[in-house]
Amino acid sequence: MEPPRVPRLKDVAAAANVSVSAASKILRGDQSRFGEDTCRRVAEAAKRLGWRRNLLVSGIQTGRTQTVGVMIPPYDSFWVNVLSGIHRRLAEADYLPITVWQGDLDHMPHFEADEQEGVRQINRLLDRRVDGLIMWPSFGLAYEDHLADLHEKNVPVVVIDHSSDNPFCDAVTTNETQATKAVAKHLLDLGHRRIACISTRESKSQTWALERRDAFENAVHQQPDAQCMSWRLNPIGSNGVEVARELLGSELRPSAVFAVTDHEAACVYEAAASLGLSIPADLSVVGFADLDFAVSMAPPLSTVRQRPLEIGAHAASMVLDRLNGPLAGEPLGCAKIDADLILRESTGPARR
Amino acid sequence: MEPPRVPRLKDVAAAANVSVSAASKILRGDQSRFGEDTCRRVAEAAKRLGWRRNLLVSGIQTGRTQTVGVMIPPYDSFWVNVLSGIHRRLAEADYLPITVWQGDLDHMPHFEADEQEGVRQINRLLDRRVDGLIMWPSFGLAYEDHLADLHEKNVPVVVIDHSSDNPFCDAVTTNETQATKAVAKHLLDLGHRRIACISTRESKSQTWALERRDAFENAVHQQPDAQCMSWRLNPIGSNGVEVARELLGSELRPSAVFAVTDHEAACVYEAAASLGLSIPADLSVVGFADLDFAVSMAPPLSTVRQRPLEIGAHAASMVLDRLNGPLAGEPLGCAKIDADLILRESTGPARR
DNA sequence: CTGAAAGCGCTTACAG
DNA sequence: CTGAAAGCGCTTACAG
Repeated sequence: MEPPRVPRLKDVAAAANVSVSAASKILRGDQSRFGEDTCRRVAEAAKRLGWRRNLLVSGIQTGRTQTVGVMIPPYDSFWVNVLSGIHRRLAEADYLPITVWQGDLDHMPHFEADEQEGVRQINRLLDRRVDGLIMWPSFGLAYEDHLADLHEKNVPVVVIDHSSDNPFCDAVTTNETQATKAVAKHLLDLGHRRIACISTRESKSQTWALERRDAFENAVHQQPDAQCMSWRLNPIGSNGVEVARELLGSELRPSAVFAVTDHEAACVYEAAASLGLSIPADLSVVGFADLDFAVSMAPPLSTVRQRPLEIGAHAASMVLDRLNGPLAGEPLGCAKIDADLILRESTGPARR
Repeated sequence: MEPPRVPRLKDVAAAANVSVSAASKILRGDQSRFGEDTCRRVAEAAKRLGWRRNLLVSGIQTGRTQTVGVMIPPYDSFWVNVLSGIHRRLAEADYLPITVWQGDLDHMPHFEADEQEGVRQINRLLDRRVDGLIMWPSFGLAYEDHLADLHEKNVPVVVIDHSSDNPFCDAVTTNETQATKAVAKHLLDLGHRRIACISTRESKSQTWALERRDAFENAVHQQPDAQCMSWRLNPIGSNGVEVARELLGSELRPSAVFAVTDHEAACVYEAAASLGLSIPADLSVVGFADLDFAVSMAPPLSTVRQRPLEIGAHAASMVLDRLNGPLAGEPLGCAKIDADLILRESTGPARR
């Protein structure tokens, strides 16, 4: 008795009575050049023998492994959903992600990438000949030099949530402008004219904070009689409550506050409580991110919910499109994915 | 000007003035058969040229890709940490996980595997010649037939958190017996003699519930004058509060309850509150899992914390050890990872 | 201690 | 419309 040998292409070819090269071409979908009957015979033989292409071999031939490296930690539910979106979109195209990251859950918030280890990760991926790469923001920055290499090697890279001026990768981010405009419109429609924005962490690796504040200010100023004052926390965002107290205690107390993150919104809640201000009667508050706790705040926080599944799927699509599709050879770009304003109970009409 | 061609092994060999086969052997670590000087020259040349082995090619030669398929969704922080443990251990050995899953975060709790899609996933993994496979419990069950195939193909499979009697895979689970004994000992030491266990979901794919209850009962019964009564919720565990109320309202009200999960412990809290019983004065409660909310319950819940990082790392080690190491050819087994009893404020001495 | 040759399982010019 | 041959970049017997 023979051992149950994995069938080879030549077995399929023999069974279908064609040459190996004919079988190869037909099974890759190049049916046009062969007789209909031949194609049927080959397809049938492959199926009957249970033949599966050895992707390692076709990978070294074609330069494509149908595999994408993903450097994104499953840091919180947002990122897990981004990963999920990537995974799903790739699977549809019969691609698979190879996901790598550093550290563990407890050490991710800082995610100061250990550059040594990061380069090792990239190399591990490249050694397996991934067709493309998707990374999260701080990586895109840390490995800027390597991105140039990859670009030269024709390995497309997409960075998520970081609008980079890096000329070597595509990007996909939340459409901060659209989302933030919706917030501004909502507050203006409620009659608010003295509005504040609390921002934080406007660092090089986290461009969203700056973008949100900027777009929000612009949107508010579209309304001639509206004012927008912006307050920035310290770089690590640890003095949120103090800043909020100062802001709310000032003579020019705003009637509405937009926080670039739900975390800062929570600080505003705390400051408001300590000053005896009630939300939304005295003060409307809008956050951003719709973090787990937002819905159970008192009152439930109005906030902006991003679309991580869509972001991930779009990133995957960009890689695929660069590889074979419509994006091949096109200039690099940055896709913006809309977000949704979730109205809960932290916003109300401005007092006359 | 030449394009920046990726260096081949023959380039390294030429630079070091040896044959390709010599370079190959030396770079794989088979230094013994060559002169010290030769080895140094080759290593140096490889480094200087920036040569990296093409893992696709060596994969088809050696049958090893240094890649492990992982079918585990990042469902919650426990599983994310399991993934993290797997990832880290594999990376140490210069292996990489290819992680695949079905559905998205919102649909994972049910995770009724779509078997069609699951088989497609396994095939995608196998097409890329993963050296082994790690899966989560329900998959191990759903693909029992395929596991036999894989076993025959010498692809080691490790299933996590499911003590299977399946003869085709290794397993690693929490050491339910050790953990549960610690709970029993703690309650007995506090003087409790009338003790209850609330369990749920003792299904085929979730063997832990049954194991916990069983081991707990045994441990309590080691104490001659102690009694243990067990209550089971309905299969989907939705009647926890009712069952707990019944249990606590009965004449034989226990002074301590062990819940096989923090979720059931929360039900006990609710039932106790509604009956005017105070925890821990009237009733001690211990949970299992140390879910996010356990620490912020009132009073903070004493519970068992598993070691997901260690579980993941051990699973990865088992695969690696089967592949080359001490486990090669050994009979299949099930590793048990200890868990830790976290004492908080929900347990106190039994009333006299 | 070292190298020439065959081979892994496919794909791709190229020739008919 | 189809096939024989060369080649992808390594590893591995095998021969010296």
